[in-house]
Order: sequence, then C-alpha cells, then structure tokens
Amino acid sequence: MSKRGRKIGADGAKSRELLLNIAAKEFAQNGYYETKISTIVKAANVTQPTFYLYFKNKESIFKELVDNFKERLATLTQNSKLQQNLDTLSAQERIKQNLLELFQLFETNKHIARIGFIHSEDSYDIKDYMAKQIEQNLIEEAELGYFRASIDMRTVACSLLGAIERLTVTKLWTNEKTPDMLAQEVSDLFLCGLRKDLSN
Amino acid sequence: MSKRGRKIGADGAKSRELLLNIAAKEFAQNGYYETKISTIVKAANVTQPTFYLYFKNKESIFKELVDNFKERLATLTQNSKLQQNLDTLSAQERIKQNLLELFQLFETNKHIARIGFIHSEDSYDIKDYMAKQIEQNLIEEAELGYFRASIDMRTVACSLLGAIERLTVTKLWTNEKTPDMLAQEVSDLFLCGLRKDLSN
Amino acid sequence: MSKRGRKIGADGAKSRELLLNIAAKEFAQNGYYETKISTIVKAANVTQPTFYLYFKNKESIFKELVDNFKERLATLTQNSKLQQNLDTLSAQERIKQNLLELFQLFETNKHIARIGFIHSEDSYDIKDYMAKQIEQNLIEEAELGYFRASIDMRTVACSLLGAIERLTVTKLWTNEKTPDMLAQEVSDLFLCGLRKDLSN
Amino acid sequence: MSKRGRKIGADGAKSRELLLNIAAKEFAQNGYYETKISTIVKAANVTQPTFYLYFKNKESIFKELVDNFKERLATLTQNSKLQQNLDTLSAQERIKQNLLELFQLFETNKHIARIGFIHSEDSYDIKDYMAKQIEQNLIEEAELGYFRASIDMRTVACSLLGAIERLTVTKLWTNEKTPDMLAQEVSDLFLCGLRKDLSN
DNA sequence: CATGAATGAGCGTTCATTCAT
DNA sequence: CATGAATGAACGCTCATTCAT
Repeated sequence: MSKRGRKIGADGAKSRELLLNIAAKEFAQNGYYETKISTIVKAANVTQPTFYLYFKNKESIFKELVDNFKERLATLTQNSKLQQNLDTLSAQERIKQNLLELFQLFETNKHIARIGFIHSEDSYDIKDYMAKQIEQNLIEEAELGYFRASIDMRTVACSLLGAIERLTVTKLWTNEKTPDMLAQEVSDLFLCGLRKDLSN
Repeated sequence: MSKRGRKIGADGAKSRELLLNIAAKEFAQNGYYETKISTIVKAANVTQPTFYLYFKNKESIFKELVDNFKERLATLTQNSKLQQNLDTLSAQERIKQNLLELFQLFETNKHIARIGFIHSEDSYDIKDYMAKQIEQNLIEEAELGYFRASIDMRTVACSLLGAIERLTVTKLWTNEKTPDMLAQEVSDLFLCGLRKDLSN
Repeated sequence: MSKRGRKIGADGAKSRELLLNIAAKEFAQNGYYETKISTIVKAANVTQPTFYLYFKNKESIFKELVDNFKERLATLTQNSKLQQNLDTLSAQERIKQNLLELFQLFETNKHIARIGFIHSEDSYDIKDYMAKQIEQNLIEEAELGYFRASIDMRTVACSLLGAIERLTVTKLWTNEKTPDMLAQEVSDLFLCGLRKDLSN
Repeated sequence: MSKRGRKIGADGAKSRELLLNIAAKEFAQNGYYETKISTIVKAANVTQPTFYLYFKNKESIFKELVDNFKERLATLTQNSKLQQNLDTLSAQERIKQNLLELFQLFETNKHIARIGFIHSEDSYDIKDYMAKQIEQNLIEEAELGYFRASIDMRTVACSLLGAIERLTVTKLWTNEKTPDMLAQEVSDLFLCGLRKDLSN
C-alpha cells in the first residue's frame, strides 16, 4: 500500500472481483441478513462508496452471485445433454455420470452453491428447475424401458434432488465423501433400492 | 374484542397463544429477519409492550417455536419406538408407517415445521438428529436381514431425509400429495429402487 | 399466604409502609433511575396497581423519602437549639455534641440519608440548608469570643459539611468509625487544626 | 455550515470534539440518565447515526469523559510530586500550593470534573484515590515534624477532600470564590483550626 | 478510481402508568 | 384492598445508502 493509503495498481475490475469473492464467502457463511456491507468492504480493504461503484446495492451483489450459480448449473445441464452416450453406457452409468458432474460442480463452487441452494429466496425456483431437469432425464431413461412404470417420476426426481442437496451439505462439503463416492452410492440406491436382490 | 382500544375479557394465556400462532405463521412465511415484532402485534391487535409481557424478546419467541417443533418430533420418535410391530408388518410396511407419521406431523404442524426445518439456525442439528434416527431404524431392519449389506446406511438415511424434506415442501405443503401417497411412494422407491425388477 | 394468593391480614397501612421501606433501600442502593417500580413491588409482593394506590407516582414516593429525611434533619436542628448548654460545656464540646447527633442520625437513617444526600436532586438545597445551620452555630460561638475572626465562617461551615458528608459515606456507613469517634476527631481537627500546638 | 442539510468542509475530528464537548456540558448539567443522545446530536447539528460514528454507545462517551477527568487528575498528582520545594516553602505553603492547583484544575475543567465527581459511578473510586493521595502528602509532611501526631490522618485526608468537593461545588463553580482564596482559606483552616491562637 | 463524512428510515426494547374487574 | 392485562411514549442503536470532494 502506498503512503497515502491509495492502493497501488488499484484496478476496478480487480476490486470488483475481490468484493464479489469476499461477498460470496460471507453470504455463504452467514446468510443474507447477517452479512453486512461494512464487513465485506473491510475485508476487501476498500470503503463503502467504492462498493456502490460496482454494485447497485446489497441485493444486487447477492443476486449476481445467485445468477452466477444458476448459470453454471444451466451450463452443466446443456453439456450433459450433448454427451448422452446412449450406446456405450448403461442407464445407471449415465445417471451416475450426471450425478458426478453435479457433485463436482458443488464441490468447486461451494460458496455460490450454498448461497443459491440455501440462502437465496430463489432457491425454490432453482430446485424446481433442477427437479424438472432430473425428471426429464429419468423419463427419457424410462422410455428406453429400463425403469418400471409403476412409480411417479416426479416423486423420484424430487426425492433424488432432496438426497443430492442433503448429501452435498452433510457429506460433500464436510469432506466426508467425494463426488465419486456419492455419485456411485446414490445411483446405486435409487436404481436398485435397499432390498436384498432376490433374483440372484 | 371491543372496538375502542382496551380489550374486554382480556386473557393473558389467550393473548400469548395468539401471538405465538401469528408469529409462527409470520416466521414460516417470511423468515426470522423479515418478520417484525410490529407486524406480529398488529395482527394480534395488541401493542408492542404486550408482546414483551409474554416473551423476553424476538429471539425467544422464535426459539420457543423451534423448541415446540423439536418436542413434537421427539415425541413422534418415542412413540414409533414403542409400536414396532415386528411380527405383523413387513419391513417396508414398518418404514411406510414411520414415514406416514412423519408426513402427518409435518402436515398438521406446517408452520413450526417450516420454521424448524427451513428458517432455524438449529435446522442443521434437527436434521442431523432425524438422520440419525432414520439410520438407527434402517440398521435395525438391516439386522433382521432384509436389506443388502453393500450400501452405506448413513448415505441412505441422509438421502431419505433429503427426500422427505423436499417432498414435504413441494408436494405435501402444496397439497399435491397426501401423507399416505408420499409414504407409499417413498418407501417403495427406497426399498425397491427404480430399476425394473428382473426376477419376475 | 392464602391459597388464592391474596395476603392474609393484608392491610393498607402495612403495605404502604412496606413499599416505603423497600423503596428506601432500593433507591439508596441503586439511585433513582436504576430503581424500577417493578422491582419494588416484586420485593413487596404486591402488584403494580397496588403501588399506585398508595403513591401518586415514582417521583412522589421518592420525594416522600427525601422529605422524611429533611424532617428528621429539621427536628434535630430544633432540638439542638433548645439545649445549648452554654454554661456547662466548652465550645468544642458543644460542637462535638452537634456532630455526634448528626452522625447518629445518619447512622440510624442510612437509607433515607443516602437518598437525601447523594441521590436526590434536592441534595443541593439540603446541604445548603445544613451549611447555613452550621454557619449560624459557628457564628454564635464566634460571638462568644472563642474563635478567631480572621476566617470566613461560610467557608468553614461549607468545609465542615463537606467533611461530614465524606466521613459519613466512607467511614460511618462502612462501619469503620463510630459516630463518637467521628464527632471527636472532626471537632478536634476543625477547632485545633493539624499544626503542632506551639503554645505548650 | 451550509443551511440545508449536508455539512460543507465536514471534519470528523471536529465533529467528534464537538459532540464530546456538548456531551460534557449535558452530562454535567443533567446527569447520565437525563441526558439523551437525541439532545446531544441536536445541539451538535448532526443526526443520531453520526454520534455512533464516533462513539460506541452512550456509556462509552460518558466513560471517555470520566477517563479524561481521571487522567488530568493523575497528571496533576504527578507534577505535584516533582516540585516538592521542601526547602523554600513552609508546610502550609506547600499544602496551599497543592490545593491551588486542584481548584484551578476544577475551575478550568468544570464539566468533566462535575461528571467525574458527582455523576459518575466511579466517583467513589476517584475520591478514594484522591483521599489516598492527600493522605500520603499529609503523612510526608507529618514526618517532617510539623503536625501533631494525635490525629488520624485518614480522617484528616477524608475531611479535606470533603471540604474541597463541597467548596468547589458551592463557591468555586458559583464564582463566589477564586482558587486562590479557597486554597488560602482551606489551608489556613486545616492547619491552624478555628480556635483563637492562645500562644500570641 | 476512491474516500471521509454523513444521513433516512426503521427496529427492538423498556418503563411508568392505567383500565376493567 | 387488590389484581391481571394492557398501553403511551420514548430511547438507544443499526444499517444500507449517498453527498461533496
């Protein structure tokens, strides 16, 4: 830092990025209301007006983080669509692959994922969106004939999403399990169920 | 209530109950921070000091509601323990029964359940507690030999809890499904899985 | 106490006296602002409206205690006037006698004395009044020729009062010294001074 | 200051000082409880949040003023220690000198002195501290042999402090007497006493 | 690009006091 | 004589936000 307190090589884009990162961490940790602008700017070593140079207000920086998360989620969905590998992989393997990518996304985007999933008011919509994606996928698989028809796919999709969320929070983010393990276990559970397989 | 100011036949216990109910609704709908004491008392048609006649502060009424929820949850757990019906019911039927009771509890205690599950800072502990109960139950069933051993029961319990939570929020509380339906579908899904049963 | 919570033999005068005593203690200990009506009535085991049955408001009970103190002070003054014992006692002995009575008054009326002296807004007037009484006494003694004329009696009276107050608070009310000791020491100090008496 | 709202050439240090000065006056005049933050900020022509820009809360600004007073008192004590002038001045002159400085301090720091002496809860400690300093001084003088041994120096110190306090309030702060006059009279009174000196 | 200084708007809380019974 | 229940009126404090430079 220079003697007059002005940062050397201070750079708008950098400051903005910094603020965004710190905000992500703070919001993730403490939620919207317990996160104060004053805390964010102190951690970023800038003043409050500087904050308002880059963000309209508290809500808008929060929303930006949520949108960020939404975007990555959408990207993931689109990529998954492209590489269906209908021929080379089994249904369970395809599902496992999708789960793996999801858990990996959550692992590498812990903060914004937590914000979007837990703290955001949009979390309902986000989860709705995800549930629908999952349902879509399941239906497609079902149409290929591997699943039994006697079960409501909306319920399954919803359950799967709930499981994903909970496992992410309690196993993935606590480093108790890796994305691999989780994808494996969840796909296994949802495909085969708990019951002893009487067929063999 | 008389139209002008002073209540006639005022009754402390009733006022307290009223405030508690309104608070439950408000907290459930808007969360802790967006719920203002002023709103609660207005809805109860009393003044702010009256609120402090019955509750120490905002935090304490919130905590009371959460504790309320915890208690009912604990009661349910204890009752379930008592009537295991190991002889008369199958494993799936016992699980279904447990799920049914849980969904019923959530249905008849929508507000405090939402507070305890979604808005409370204790929600983590609460869910942890529930996950552990579920795990316990699953392990007991497993020891009777009906479940396959190749799956981590913690993962299953956690997934099941996630499914319950999500279904409660999106299907039960939206009146899309009844506790019966949900208990049936979930127990079916988790026991048998999605996969077509190749044995028949 | 009877089963229905109403005191047996409850008696207006008694309740009033009780409240007054408790208030005296509370006010003396914690001052006007830190003493709450709610605390007083709780200690007296009555309800708040009962308090207002006997006292107009918080200020009025406080004032009553202060007036109480003023009265006793006035009584003392008058009695002192009556028994001047100009013949039998020396000047120092008369002064000592006056001081003794004052310290005794403060000892047996610790609470209201503390209120009147320390916590009351009238304490200025009270002390003014006392200073004037002391001055009067001193002047009368001076006119008898025992005191030197080179000193402003108002200053002496004021100093004496200050000494009395301070000693009361730090020595008398802490039980470090008795009224006797204090009266002796103070009269000695103010009459003879600190200086070694070179005359003998 | 511009007439409409925003201050021009606003200066934090100045604002703080201003608030501190106004608070000193208000607290001195009306005591802790009758002094409202709203009154202070109104007098300073700023809004309430500005107050909290410079002070943590009401208690802390009050404490700052008390500490301020304590500090000046301590400085005075230390300086007095340095210039004992044991050779050039008589015992009475040294005492008079000390008293003079004390009265001067009180005169030029009327507000904080009143706060520290009258309104603060620390006033007991402050006076205790002062009494001890005075006692110390007296004992040192006594050891030089000028005072008679037959009198408890703690009582003397305590009396002297009481006299100082009372005279400060009623004579100094009312402009009835100057520090000089008071120092002279008090030292005379306490050294020589009231009694006619029979030796001459 | 950045800051020091300030504010509008609101919230939680407390306390003395008073009805209606 | 006494009470359960309630309130009017403040006050301290916080926070996001914005001037003026």
